Amino acid sequence: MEKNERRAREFHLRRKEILSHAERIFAAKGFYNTTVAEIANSSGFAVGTIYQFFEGKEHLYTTMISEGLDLMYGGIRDAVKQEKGFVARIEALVRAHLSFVENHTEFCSILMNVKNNALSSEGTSLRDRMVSDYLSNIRFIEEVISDGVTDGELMRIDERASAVALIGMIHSFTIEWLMSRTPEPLVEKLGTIMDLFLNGIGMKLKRR
Amino acid sequence: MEKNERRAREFHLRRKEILSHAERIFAAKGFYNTTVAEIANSSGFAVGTIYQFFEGKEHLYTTMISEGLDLMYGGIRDAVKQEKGFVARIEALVRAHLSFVENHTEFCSILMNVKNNALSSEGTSLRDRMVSDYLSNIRFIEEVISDGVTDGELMRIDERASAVALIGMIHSFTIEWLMSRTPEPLVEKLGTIMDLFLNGIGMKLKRR
Amino acid sequence: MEKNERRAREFHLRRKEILSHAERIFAAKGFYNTTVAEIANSSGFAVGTIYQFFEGKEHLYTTMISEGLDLMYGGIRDAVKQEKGFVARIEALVRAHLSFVENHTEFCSILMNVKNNALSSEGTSLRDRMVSDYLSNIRFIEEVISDGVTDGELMRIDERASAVALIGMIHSFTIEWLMSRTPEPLVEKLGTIMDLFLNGIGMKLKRR
Amino acid sequence: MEKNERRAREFHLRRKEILSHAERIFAAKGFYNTTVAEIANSSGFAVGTIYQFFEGKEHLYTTMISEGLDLMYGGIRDAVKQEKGFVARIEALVRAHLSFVENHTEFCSILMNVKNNALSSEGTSLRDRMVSDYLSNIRFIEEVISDGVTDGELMRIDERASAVALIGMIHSFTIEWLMSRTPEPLVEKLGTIMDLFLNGIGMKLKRR
DNA sequence: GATGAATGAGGGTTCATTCAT
DNA sequence: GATGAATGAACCCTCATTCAT
Repeated sequence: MEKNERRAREFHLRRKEILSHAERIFAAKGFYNTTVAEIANSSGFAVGTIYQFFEGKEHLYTTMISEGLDLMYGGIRDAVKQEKGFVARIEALVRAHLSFVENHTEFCSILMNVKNNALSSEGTSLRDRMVSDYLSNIRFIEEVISDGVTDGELMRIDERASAVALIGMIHSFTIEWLMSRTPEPLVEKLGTIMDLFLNGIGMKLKRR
Repeated sequence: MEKNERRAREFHLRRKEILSHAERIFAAKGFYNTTVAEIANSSGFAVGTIYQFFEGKEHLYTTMISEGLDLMYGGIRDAVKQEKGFVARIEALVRAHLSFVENHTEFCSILMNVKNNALSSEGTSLRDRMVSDYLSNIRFIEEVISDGVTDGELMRIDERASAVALIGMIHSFTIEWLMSRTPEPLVEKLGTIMDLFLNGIGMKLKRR
Repeated sequence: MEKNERRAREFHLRRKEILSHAERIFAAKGFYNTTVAEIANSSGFAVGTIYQFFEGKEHLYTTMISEGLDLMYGGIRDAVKQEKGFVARIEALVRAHLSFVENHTEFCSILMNVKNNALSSEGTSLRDRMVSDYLSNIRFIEEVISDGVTDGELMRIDERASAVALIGMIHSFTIEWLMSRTPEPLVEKLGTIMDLFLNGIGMKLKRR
Repeated sequence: MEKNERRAREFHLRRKEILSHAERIFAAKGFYNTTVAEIANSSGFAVGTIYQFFEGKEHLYTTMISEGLDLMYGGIRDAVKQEKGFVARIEALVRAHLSFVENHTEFCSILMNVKNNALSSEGTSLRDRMVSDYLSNIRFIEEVISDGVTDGELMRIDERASAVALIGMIHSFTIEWLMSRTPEPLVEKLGTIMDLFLNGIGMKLKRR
C-alpha cells in the first residue's frame, strides 16, 4: 500500500531531522550538557516525540554516532575499492577521510571527544563499537599496505605501525583543521600527508 | 614559624592525595559519572573538606588536568633542552612524551577524551587552556624543526605540518598502547616513530 | 431500522470486549500500572478507539467496577428473592456471593484491593458508589435478618452486627480462596459459613 | 561516644517524623496520588532529605507498612501470651486487634486497600510479606483454637475455617467503623464479636 | 468511525554545594 | 579546620489524551 510507504518515508525524515539537530547540539555542548528538551525544542518536536524515535537520550546519541561511523568507514572503504595501486589507494583513503571530516565537521567534533568515554550503563556497547571500528579501520589500512608489499610496490615494513602512524597523522591534521576553522579545505593537506607518510620529513636516521 | 611550614606541607600532601584519587576515578568513569562524594570517600576525606581545597568539582578536575599538562609539557621541554642536534632533540621529545604516557596512564586516558569537551559553563577556561597548550606544543616542535633547518641538518620543509604529523603519530601510538594494554613498554615504539617521522614508509612519491 | 440495531449490537460487543480485557489487565497489574495502550493492544483496538467508548482511563475502570457490582449485587438479590424462610434465604445469599466470586475471580481480585482507593480527582464518585453499594448490601442483609425475626424464626438480635459479621466471613473466605488458588470450588465452604454464622464455634460465653 | 548516640536518636526522630507524615498522606490519597515532594513538604524536609532516609518512594511506603505490621501483629501476640484459657485468649486477641485499629486508623485505612496491590517492581516483596503475615496470623489463631480443643474447653472443630471467620469478622467491623467514623470506640464491638464468634446468631441449622 | 503519532505536564531521583556543629 | 546532613534545582522519562488523516 502507498500509504504505508509514505508513512515510512515521513518517519525516516523526522528521524533524520532529530538526529541532525541532536548532532549539532551534542557537538556544541557535549552529551551531558545537552538536554533532551533542548533537542526536542530545536528539532520542533515535543519531548515525548523524541522517545517514539529513540529509546532514550543515550540511545539517540549512540545511534547518531553509529550511523556516522558507518557512513565514514563505509565511504572510506568504497573509495579505496575503486582504486588500483598502492599509492592511489592510500591517497583515496586519506582523501575520503579528509572529505568526510569537511562534510561532517559537527559529527567529527564529537568523534574527537568520545574515544573512550565511559558512557553506557548497560554493556559499554558504544565504546566497544568505537574501539572495534577503530581497530578494524587500522586492520583495513594494514591490508592495503600488505597488498602494496605483495604487489612489489613497497619494501617489507611494519604494517601495523605504519597504519597507526597514518591514522594518527590524519587525526592530527583533522584536529588542527577543526580547531583553527580555516576556510581553506582540509583536503588540501592531502599532498602533505601523503608526502610525510611516504617519505617522512626526508632525512635518514642511522639505525641503532 | 615552623608550625606554618608544617601546615603548608600537610596542606599540600592532602591536596595531592585528593588529586591523585580524583585522577583515578575520573579516568575510570569520566567527569560526569564521577561524584564528589566518591572522590571524598576514596581519598578518606569528608565531602566538605574537598571544598576547602577546590572551589568545586569542575575546579578540581581542571586543576588536575592543568597540573598534569604542566608536568607533561614541562618534562618534554626539559628533555629537549638537554640535547643538541636535531635528531637527538626530536628523539628526546618523543621519548619524553612516551615515557610520560607510560608513567601516567590514567591521566593520559583522561586526556585522550577531553580534547574539546564543552565542560565549563562560565568561560570555557579548561578547553582554552588545553587548546593553547596543544598549540604551544605544536609551536615548540615547529621551533625544534626550524632550528634543525637553520643548523643545516634538514632541508627546508613545512615545519607546521611536520609538527602536526609528529604529534599525531605520538598520539596514535599512545592510544594504541593504552587500548591494547600491552606489557611491553611504549618507549619501545620510539625507533619506529622516529623512523616513520624521518623517512616515512620509505617510498618516493612523485610530486604532483 | 435494522442497520441501527446492528450498529448498536456491534457497539455493545466491542464495549464488552474492551471491558473484559481491561478487567484482566487491571486485575493483574492494578489501576496505575496498567496503561491505556496496553488495554487497547490487548483488545485489538487503537488507543483512540478506546476513547470513543469511554471518556478516559478512569471512566473505563469505574464503568467496569460499576457493572460488575450491579451484576454481583443483582445476582445476590435475585437469588434471595426466590427463597422463602430465613435460613434458606441466607443460604441463597451466601451461595450466590460465593458463586459470583468463583465465576468472576479477576473482577473480585480487583474488588478486594479497591475498597477505599482514593482514585478520582473530581468527585470521588467510584469510592462513593462502592461505599454506598457496600452499605446497601449490609442493609439488605439486615432486612433479611429482620424478616427472620418478624417471622418468628429468630430471636431478636443485633441485625446490623450480624450482617457485618456475615459479610466479613464471606470476604474472608473469599480472600483465602483467591489467595490459595485451591481447585476445590469456593461454594463448598457454604456449609461451614452457614454453620459458623448460625452457631459460631459452638461454645457458650457467659454474658458479662 | 555521646555525640553518636544523640545523632542516632535524632536520626530516628526524623525518620519517624517522615514515616508518620507519609502515613497520613498515603492514607488520604493512596500510593500513586502521593508525591514525594508532598511528603517532604509536609514533614518539613527537602525532597533530597527524604532520600537519605529511604531508598525511594516505594521503599518509604514498604517500610511504613512493614513496621506497622510488626507493631500490629506483635501487639496481638503479646496480648494473647499474657492470658490463659481459650475464651480469654481469643478475647485478648480481638481486643488487641480492635485497639490497634483505633490507635492507628490511618495505617489501617491503608492496610484495607493494599491487600493484593501489584506494587513492587522488583520481586513482589511487599505483597509477599503481607500475604505471609496474613497467613501466619491465621495460623496463630488456629493454634489458639487448637489449644482450646486440647485443653478440653472446646469441641473438635475446623480450626482453619474458624480462624478465617474470626479474621473476617474483625476486618468487617473494622471497615464498618473506619467508614462510619463513629465517635464510639471500636473496642465496644468486642462483646458482639465474641458472641457471634462463639455462638453465631443463635439458631441451630440442621446438618445436611 | 477508526487510527496512532504527537503532545507536554508531571513526578521520581540525583548530586553539587552549603553551613551549622 | 573538618564534617556530612540538608538542600533543591534540574533532568530524564512516562503516558493519558487529543486530533489530523
